[in-house]
Amino acid sequence: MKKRRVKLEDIARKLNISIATVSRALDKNPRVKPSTREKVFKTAEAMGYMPNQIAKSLSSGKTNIIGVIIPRYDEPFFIEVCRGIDHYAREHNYKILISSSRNSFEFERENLISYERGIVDGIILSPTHETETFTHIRSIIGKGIPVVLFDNIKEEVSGADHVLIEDDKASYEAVEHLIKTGRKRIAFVGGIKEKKVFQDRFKGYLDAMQANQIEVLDELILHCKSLDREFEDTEINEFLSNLPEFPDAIFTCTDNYGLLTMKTLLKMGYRIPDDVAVIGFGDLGLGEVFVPSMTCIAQPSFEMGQKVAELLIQQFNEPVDKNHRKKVVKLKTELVLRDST
Amino acid sequence: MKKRRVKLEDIARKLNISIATVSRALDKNPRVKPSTREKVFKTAEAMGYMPNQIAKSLSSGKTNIIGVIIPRYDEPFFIEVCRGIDHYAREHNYKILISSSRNSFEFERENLISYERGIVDGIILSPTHETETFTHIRSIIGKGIPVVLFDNIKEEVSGADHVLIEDDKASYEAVEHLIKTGRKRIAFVGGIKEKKVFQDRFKGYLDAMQANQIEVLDELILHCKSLDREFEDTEINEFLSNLPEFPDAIFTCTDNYGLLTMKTLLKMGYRIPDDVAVIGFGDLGLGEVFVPSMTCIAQPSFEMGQKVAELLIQQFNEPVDKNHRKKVVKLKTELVLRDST
DNA sequence: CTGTTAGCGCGTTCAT
DNA sequence: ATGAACGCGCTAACAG
Repeated sequence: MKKRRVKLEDIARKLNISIATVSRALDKNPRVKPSTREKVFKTAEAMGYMPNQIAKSLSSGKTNIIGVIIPRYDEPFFIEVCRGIDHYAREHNYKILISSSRNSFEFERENLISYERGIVDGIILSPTHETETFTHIRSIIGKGIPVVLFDNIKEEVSGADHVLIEDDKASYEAVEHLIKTGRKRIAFVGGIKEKKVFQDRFKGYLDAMQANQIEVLDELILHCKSLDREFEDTEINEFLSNLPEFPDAIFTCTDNYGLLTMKTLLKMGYRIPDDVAVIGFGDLGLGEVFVPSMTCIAQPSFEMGQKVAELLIQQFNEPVDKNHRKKVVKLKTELVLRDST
Repeated sequence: MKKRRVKLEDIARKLNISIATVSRALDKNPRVKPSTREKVFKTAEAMGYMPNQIAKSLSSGKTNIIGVIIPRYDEPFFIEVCRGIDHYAREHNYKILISSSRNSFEFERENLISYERGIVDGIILSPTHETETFTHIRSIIGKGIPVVLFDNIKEEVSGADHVLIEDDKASYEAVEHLIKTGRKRIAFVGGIKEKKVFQDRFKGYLDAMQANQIEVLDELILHCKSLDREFEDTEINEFLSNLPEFPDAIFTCTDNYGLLTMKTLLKMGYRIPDDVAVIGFGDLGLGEVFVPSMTCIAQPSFEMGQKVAELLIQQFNEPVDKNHRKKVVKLKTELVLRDST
């Protein structure tokens, strides 16, 4: 005894008018007599009418859904970006379908393909570290589906908008701050080398060191290989435990690296910032709570989400022109000084 | 010059067979001759055919999308649940459409209604603290849409599955642990009173105190009112600063309360756990990093997500029977002992 | 094994 | 101002 949904036809029959009129009435089309519109609205309400979004989408070719592909859920940065996307999207009557590529290129491709089946009007994607080739994205764009990329963009994809921060510049600034406050032996803790953002952050570190004529020591550099929280902890622990001579500052490439570093340092008996200064990257809330609070490069994550959504929705309203050069937006970061430096 | 998508008809025409056959062939329907199936697959591939999910959905009445409504994004618990949902859902060929009710009953209702438009096959929802009436949920269920509720369920909704933890029992256990380790003046830091989970956690605290004949002092109790990280900090700060006599333990109702409490204590010069012990609730990763690491009630968030998804997908396969009593699943929590107690 | 036909629910001409 | 009819792309029931 499942109730069949009320549809336009039901309303039409009840009122002895055509489906088309009902449709127009509900659409507030001015060409329908006010009195009938009234009637339609009332009976629709009374009968509990609810438009069928799927049918609408099939007919209109629009789903009002934005597909979002992030490398992983358990990184506050991506969630914050999603929150930004959601905020902007909802204001413009779009919903978001999120999926994680779980740091795997294959998953990224699969997700993209599943979105290609017409369930989303456009796609927002942040490439994984494994993503070396971009043909899967170009293929989607080739089919006329709007795409916006953000963070970790290894290769510019024509036809897609890009939103990012200047990772190298931000790192440069942070390292320079360490140098200016008298630090000389500055260690670097980064992520897997395959990830563009980590390459850039490393570059910023190197540039700042070089610009200030400070020798870069390999022994002070760690590129974490793991993608898992637990192992990050182990890697950092080992790195710090095996240093021949101790650094007086450590620049780290994520908030989590920074916190794990501080934790390990405190456990080893070092004082922060007296013995060692620490800087994190991201500023997603935790750095402020830790004792001592952590100096961070603040990345505008929420804003990035908003911007990304804005660009995508803008594309929806542009004439289809695949040769149109798309935008590259660079957002500003900020060095937030706290107790760890 | 936008390319039209290839559809079944195109393949059919090219092969001089009917649309139905093409459809069946791609469906691997055994009733189609292997040789034609081969041909169909090859030309489909060659022509770059991609099924239209919307059309499929309209025709089949299934979208393979699960709607998820959480009170907010910026709480790791909900994200972890979503991750669990995503994992289970994907294995069963479902995608998830997430939306946040932003701690507002109105938003919750709106989201629910938008899902009612047929874009999702079922709904997973965690009610906000504002949600006092459940008619909006019952209405959805009445229309035959499967619903599963999790966390913070103030009122049992017949026809919906429920997944939760025993908040009171978990709190009881945590407070009892404090008592057994010799703590006597035990403070309580909870969240807004309107939220069922906080009510239950408070109840567990009261029960444990009473069972051990320890007097409950109003001055040692804080129910945070704010829903915003910043203000939580302020509230806890003020609470701790104005205590007439200091507690020797503080039981807090979220990880974040626990961390903020520890931060404030350390800043005030107290030693943890020597002067004061602290316990958090959730165990979503941060407690392990803090120095000292935080003892927590571990809530199985990821598992909760998986369970919730499992129940929903199970409902999809059940015969429609609105009077069928639905399941209530209670997941186990665990007290994880660390350095803060 | 394959083709024909009739929906799925709504938007949208094209008439009237 | 309103109605009839077709299309969106695919599935499924019924024939043969």
